[in-house]
Amino acid sequence: MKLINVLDINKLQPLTCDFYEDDPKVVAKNLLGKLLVRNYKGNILSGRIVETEAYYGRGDPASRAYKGINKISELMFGESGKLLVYVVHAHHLVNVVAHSFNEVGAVLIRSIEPMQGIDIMKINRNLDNSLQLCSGPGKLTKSFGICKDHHRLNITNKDSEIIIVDDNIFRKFDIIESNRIGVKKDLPRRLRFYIKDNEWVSRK
DNA sequence: AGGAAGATCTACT
DNA sequence: GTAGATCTTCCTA
Repeated sequence: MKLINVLDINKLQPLTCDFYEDDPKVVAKNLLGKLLVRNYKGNILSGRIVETEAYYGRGDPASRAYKGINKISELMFGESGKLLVYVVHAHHLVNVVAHSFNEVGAVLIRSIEPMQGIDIMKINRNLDNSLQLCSGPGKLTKSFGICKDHHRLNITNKDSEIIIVDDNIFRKFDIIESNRIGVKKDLPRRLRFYIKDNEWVSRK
């Protein structure tokens, strides 16, 4: 399951707007297996997305958009394919705005299997265990150096510091669905998704 | 102006 | 399994 090859940043094509213009649950599942690629001070950090959660709008009590538009949720009402970064308990969390036309929603990236730039991630986390480097939403933003500076960033733009790409290596894997983690009021739906048997998820 | 909440993490028992 | 750290935003006064 390890991927050793080195990415050529110039050949990478980010996922387009169309990819994100769908039901958040669909996008959350489709993001599994894709690569998050970060240009970090000239170095490439990358890893495979292995765990995500879908969030909706007014009907979703766990969502930042539940009570309508505010400083954090406003992006969820707008254009898909932008990063939504906000802080909870002093940790940065990163989402991608994703919803069908005129809808509201986003996908939280919860865990990543680190691939490239692991040494830099270890420095950022002050941690040597690569299994725990990105196994949680607050951990992966620290590993990748993602912060409020990236709020509103359009990740469908080829020149963005952060993009998500399909490297066409993972084609088949089973997806486990569960309830979302850490939310006070969840919906009676399974909106957390992760790759079965993957060692880098935040929990099984 | 103050306080509570929150899509978390770590260290402890 | 529980507690404490931590910080931005929002609500109430």
